[in-house]
Amino acid sequence: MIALVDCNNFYASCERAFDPTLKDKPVIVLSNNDGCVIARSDEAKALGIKMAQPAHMINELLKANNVQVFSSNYTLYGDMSKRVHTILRTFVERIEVYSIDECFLDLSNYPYQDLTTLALTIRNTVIQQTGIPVSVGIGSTKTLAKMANRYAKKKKKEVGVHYAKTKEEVEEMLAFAEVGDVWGIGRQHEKFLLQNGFNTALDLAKAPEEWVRKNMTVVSQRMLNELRGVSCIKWEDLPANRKNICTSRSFGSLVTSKSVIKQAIAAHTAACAMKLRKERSCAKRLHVFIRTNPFRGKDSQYFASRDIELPVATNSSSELIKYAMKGLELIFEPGYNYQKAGVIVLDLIPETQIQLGLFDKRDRQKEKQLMMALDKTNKAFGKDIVRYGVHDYGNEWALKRDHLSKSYTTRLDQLVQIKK
DNA sequence: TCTGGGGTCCTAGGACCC
DNA sequence: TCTGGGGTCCTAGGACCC
Repeated sequence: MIALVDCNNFYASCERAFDPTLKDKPVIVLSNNDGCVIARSDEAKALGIKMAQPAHMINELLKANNVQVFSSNYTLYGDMSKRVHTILRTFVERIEVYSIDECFLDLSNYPYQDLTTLALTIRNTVIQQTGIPVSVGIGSTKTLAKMANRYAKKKKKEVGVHYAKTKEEVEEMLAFAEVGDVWGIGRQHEKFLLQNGFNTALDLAKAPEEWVRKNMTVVSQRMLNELRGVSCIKWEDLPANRKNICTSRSFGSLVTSKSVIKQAIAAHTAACAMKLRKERSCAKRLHVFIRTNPFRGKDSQYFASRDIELPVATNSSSELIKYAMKGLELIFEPGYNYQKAGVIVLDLIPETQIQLGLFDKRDRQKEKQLMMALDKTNKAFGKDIVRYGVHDYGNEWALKRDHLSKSYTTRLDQLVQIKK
């Protein structure tokens, strides 16, 4: 058996964990630039606030209902997530961290009868030690564990856990879910399935496998088997090495100046390079892109990108920035209101497998030492105080984060004070 | 005024080879 | 008049996830 532990309204719950006055109040967390809603407490959901809704479209609603608004604070959420994992590891030997707020637990060493008790204990422990409420769903496959988790959240809210043991219980659970609620069914497939008369997850589970394979994809076929209790999605014990790394941001306000975009691209490239070094990987290819704001119908639109092959795989900030600047030169067009810029590093290989070019003149050993010193310094200060070739680092393109909470768990100067 | 960011996997079709 | 067949590799784009 497999359990899926999912933190309820994770980002909103993190904010709430450090401010008891937020209890029972509507709380939302916004995406970068305070753009869209990306987490909602139950109270906020009850007000009809939708996921991914642009914040500027609901200003009135927020004000009228005294909704507590937060800018996203990923340092805090990342740290809270680790704390939850640590607790989960005390219960089972094998967990798979699926996302920042979800973990699969391997329950094969536990007796079937006790699983509900185990789930309840896990739930109580996590909330007691972190303040984060979680839901636990148990099933014979990952997909069924997902479905059970959804059921626990929607139908057994007070209990918070669900284990569909018998065939009848599984069918009841699947009949309770819309076909679009199934893990792996997105907008397109949902539409297609509804058109063909499959309304619930149970309808889908009874669909002919051949038909699914023919009209959808092998991914859907796997999902179908998972719904029927046949495991098809393998266990990922260790996080796989990433295949590409992307750093991109919308600007706080529209940008026209090339030099400002240069700064942004340089900073994004440096961020990618740092992520590479952290994983001990090097990139053989780099991709730079810039674009205007597609929502501004009045503006002329421009989307451009460039792929650059690197002569030698690298994770050096300065080298990557050099190529990123070249790429930007090739795509930048004056006269547009730019909204976003980004960098992707691709074709990643382990640091140990670099093939030096025949005419390579760089002193890579020296450069490596420099990068190590840079990472160490920035880590010690908790922010990027040493930066690469990015001058005039103003706030012209800085993120908007008007409602940022403190780094309660990662900065000594921002600890919660119990008593003054 | 104001609409996120970071990933994976699969597939179809083109290029290329013998 | 008749114009092969089979295979691999790569890439862009779609669909999906959180």
